[in-house]
Amino acid sequence: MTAIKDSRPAGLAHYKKPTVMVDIVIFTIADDTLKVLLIKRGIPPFKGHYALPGGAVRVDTDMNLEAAAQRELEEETGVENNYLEQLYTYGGIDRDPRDWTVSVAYFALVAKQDVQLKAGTDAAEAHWHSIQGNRVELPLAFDHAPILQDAIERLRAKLDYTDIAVHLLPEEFTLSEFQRVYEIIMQEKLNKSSFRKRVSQAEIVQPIAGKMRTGSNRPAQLYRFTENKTDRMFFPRSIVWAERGKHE
Amino acid sequence: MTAIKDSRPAGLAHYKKPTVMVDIVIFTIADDTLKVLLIKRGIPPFKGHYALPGGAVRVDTDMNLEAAAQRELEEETGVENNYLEQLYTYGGIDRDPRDWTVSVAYFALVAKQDVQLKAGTDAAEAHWHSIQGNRVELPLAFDHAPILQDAIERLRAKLDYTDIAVHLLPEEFTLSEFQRVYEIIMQEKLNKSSFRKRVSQAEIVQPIAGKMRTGSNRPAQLYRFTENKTDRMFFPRSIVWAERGKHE
DNA sequence: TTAATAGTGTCTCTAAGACATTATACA
DNA sequence: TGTATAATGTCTTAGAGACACTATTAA
Repeated sequence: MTAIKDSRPAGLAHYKKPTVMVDIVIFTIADDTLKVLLIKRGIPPFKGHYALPGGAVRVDTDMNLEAAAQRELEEETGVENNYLEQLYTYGGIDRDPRDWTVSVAYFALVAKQDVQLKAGTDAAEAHWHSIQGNRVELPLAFDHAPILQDAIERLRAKLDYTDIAVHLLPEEFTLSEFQRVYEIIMQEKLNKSSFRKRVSQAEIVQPIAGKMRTGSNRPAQLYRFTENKTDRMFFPRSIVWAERGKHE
Repeated sequence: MTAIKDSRPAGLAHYKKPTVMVDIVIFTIADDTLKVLLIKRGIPPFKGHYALPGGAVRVDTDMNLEAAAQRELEEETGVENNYLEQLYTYGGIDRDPRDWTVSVAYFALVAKQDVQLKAGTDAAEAHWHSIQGNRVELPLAFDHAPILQDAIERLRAKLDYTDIAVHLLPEEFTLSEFQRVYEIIMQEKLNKSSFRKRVSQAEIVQPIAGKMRTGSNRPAQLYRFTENKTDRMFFPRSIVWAERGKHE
């Protein structure tokens, strides 16, 4: 990539520009809990508070927004090939005392064992925090609490009609582990037989011939994620989650 | 709103900033067709091509992104109280030859009779264009064709599990007109009795006592949109559209 | 043998879809 | 009367959920 500074025609620079950031909600599952990666801020504003990982878009080196998000994700976790989806864009005068800012928020799903947290780059500490309901226990910097809430809601909604949950698992997993991911995130027990019927009909996973997970019980078939044949699966009927269901 | 220029602490201005725009995909229904509002560009680049209405965010006067979008919507159509939802944010080096730009795209639904198109402000012509499949017939400026396509897909997806279609209708409408909106957008015939069952169960519309639409046939009950009791309705089971259905 | 989890089968219930039937206006 | 559209009813079918039952390993 080359710098673009002065070689372009003018014509768009009539207004003062907002600052554009990229923030990422990085989810994983550990200790049977949904966790999010947060960073302790070393500078004001909100010094000492936790915040979502993120940073300014670098117009000299980032080709586009997704590349900026991918860069931030890799800087924090070291993972290169995981699920990353744009969540929503937050922008306004009252988000940051320093400027009128725009944050393009992404959410990412990573398998815990793929992550290598970078130890304290620029005095910033990164830690996994458990999600309780729609939030973490700590207060967050800026408007990151509602952003996190939106991400949790999006994740829960998408579990219902996509297969993104596989990105929280290692390459090989059992159907029970897959179902457990759903139960942890939705905070509801699921029916075993209908879960398995749905999964096998949707063809989102494939059994690995002859490979079993052993233990002090009946061995379980290991499965692998089916590389997306089309774009994403389609459930002809949605799960009606226990305790919710119906309209409301 | 006050200007914010020099009174703020610095600390975010280390990088060159992209230009931030707001673009809106404004849908309506006319002549039994889904239409989108497009503007003929009077200046380069893409002079003479059609583009989505939009413009730069004004950090001095716009409180936030949604206000900027609402401002653009009103400037073009005169409508003040219609459905507006953030669609997606497009940003990169190759979107506009003049700068690294970010477009926060919104989509809006308006009822045709509420719209008063502004006659040629700054030599820009605004016209409704029919949507054929996933696009309009004309080539569009910038990356506005894929943006439009994303908006159409989002609209179609949301018809299935929300009540946003009512915003394309006048205040009072019959169930047949409501169903017709679905059929126009989805480009599929729907089953009358199950459509009515769904609508009445979801309680998204209310009959207006004694008010009927007359004609040379049996009069039809007029309905009004039920102001959102909760947030939006929930269909326990999705419509399986004819000719599609099943997975894939 | 028991404990523990894997995996399957049966039955019910809900809502969509096909299709037919009745209702009510005007010409 | 005929025509056109509104509105409802019946039957079938797909798939979720409850729940029971069988299977297979290690200790």
